[in-house]
Amino acid sequence: MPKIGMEPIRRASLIKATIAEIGDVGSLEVTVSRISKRAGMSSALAHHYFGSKEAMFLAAMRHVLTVYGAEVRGALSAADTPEGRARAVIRASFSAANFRHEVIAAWLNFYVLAQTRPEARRLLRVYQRRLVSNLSHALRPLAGGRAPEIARNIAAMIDGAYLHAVLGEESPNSVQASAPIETYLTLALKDC
Amino acid sequence: MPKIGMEPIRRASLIKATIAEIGDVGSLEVTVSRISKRAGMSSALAHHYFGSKEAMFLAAMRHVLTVYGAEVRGALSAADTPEGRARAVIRASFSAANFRHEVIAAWLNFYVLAQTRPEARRLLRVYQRRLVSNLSHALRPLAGGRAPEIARNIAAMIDGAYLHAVLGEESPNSVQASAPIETYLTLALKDC
DNA sequence: GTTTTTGTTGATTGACGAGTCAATAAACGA
DNA sequence: TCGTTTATTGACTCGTCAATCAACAAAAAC
Repeated sequence: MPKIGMEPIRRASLIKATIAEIGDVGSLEVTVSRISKRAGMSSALAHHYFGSKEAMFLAAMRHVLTVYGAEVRGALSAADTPEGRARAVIRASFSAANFRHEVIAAWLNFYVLAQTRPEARRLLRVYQRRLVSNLSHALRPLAGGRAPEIARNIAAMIDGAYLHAVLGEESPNSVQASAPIETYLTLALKDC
Repeated sequence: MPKIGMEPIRRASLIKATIAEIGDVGSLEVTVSRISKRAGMSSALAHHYFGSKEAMFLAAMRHVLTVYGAEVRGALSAADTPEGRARAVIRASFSAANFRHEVIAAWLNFYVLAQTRPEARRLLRVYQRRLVSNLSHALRPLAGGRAPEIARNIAAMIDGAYLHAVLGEESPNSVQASAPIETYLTLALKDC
């Protein structure tokens, strides 16, 4: 039955299943077997394509990061004022694709892994730098030298919001989570 | 050789070792054996006193929370203005006892556990409520109805700062981490 | 002085799970 | 047609580790 050209399909299924499973279990103590079953294949095949459980998880996070990056770019190009660009970055961080239970759980575990695994740490750094840099550039025309600090604060608040969303009983609410951050932005700009 | 009255000593050693070990390993994949060895006893004894690995970790977090609570109360009683009280709460969150590599790692894993374990979730909620409530009360005289929102923002920024500290190469720097939060507080109060 | 409580551990159990391997089979290319 | 590449899995290996147990020792209690 082996159809040809399955690799990309299998990889995508596994990535999706990895995130879903982490959402269910909450930690990286997910088993490759369960992920594979969820993706409709044997665990041996998962190992065949990714080599290891950690590599699979990193691929999943790279995917999350890619989606996020695309959304930021999209929102950024649609905005036409500096302030609009800053708000666009914030909103992208809480978009429907990113601000979901399973994705948030994956992020949290990504942080855990980043403590000890260089590759995870590297990836996370790239994301953080890009976030701060995007915000900083957007804010420079309005806040000048204070742009970097405001950008860092917003980044910290975004991370904090993700952390809090982990615990909410209800499914994460983008508006509720991002509103205070936008309020902060308004306030910070007023001071300039 | 059994000396009497060892229980509290053993428990304390184990709690200390648990945090240290999590700091080293980064995750909850620490083994009871290693923790016990670090604390100078057999793993059987650790189980004897705590019953399970999870119970041991929860005891460790309860300890962290207790220390933190004591520091907040101390700092709070030493402050005499509302603004001083708010700043005291922020500073306590970055005190030498709390803002340490191992303790931060423990916090991060505590969040992971809170996703699925009711007891961890309960504990974490208590901490979050207390933090926001302390800040909110301190700010009420200055910010009135806006106090709760500012309090929540500060709480989010504190969590974000912890998250970022996870990744810093150097040992966590309290001043560097708390300064932007205090700046935010100044800004928010100026607006009232 | 014997019984009970407290402290302590080495050895063992029992389960689970990552990663490997050998085998099977379809598709492809020459 | 035949060798090679790609897809696929069941079975297996090899570790690891939480938790339990049986046993021993010293205090304390009676």
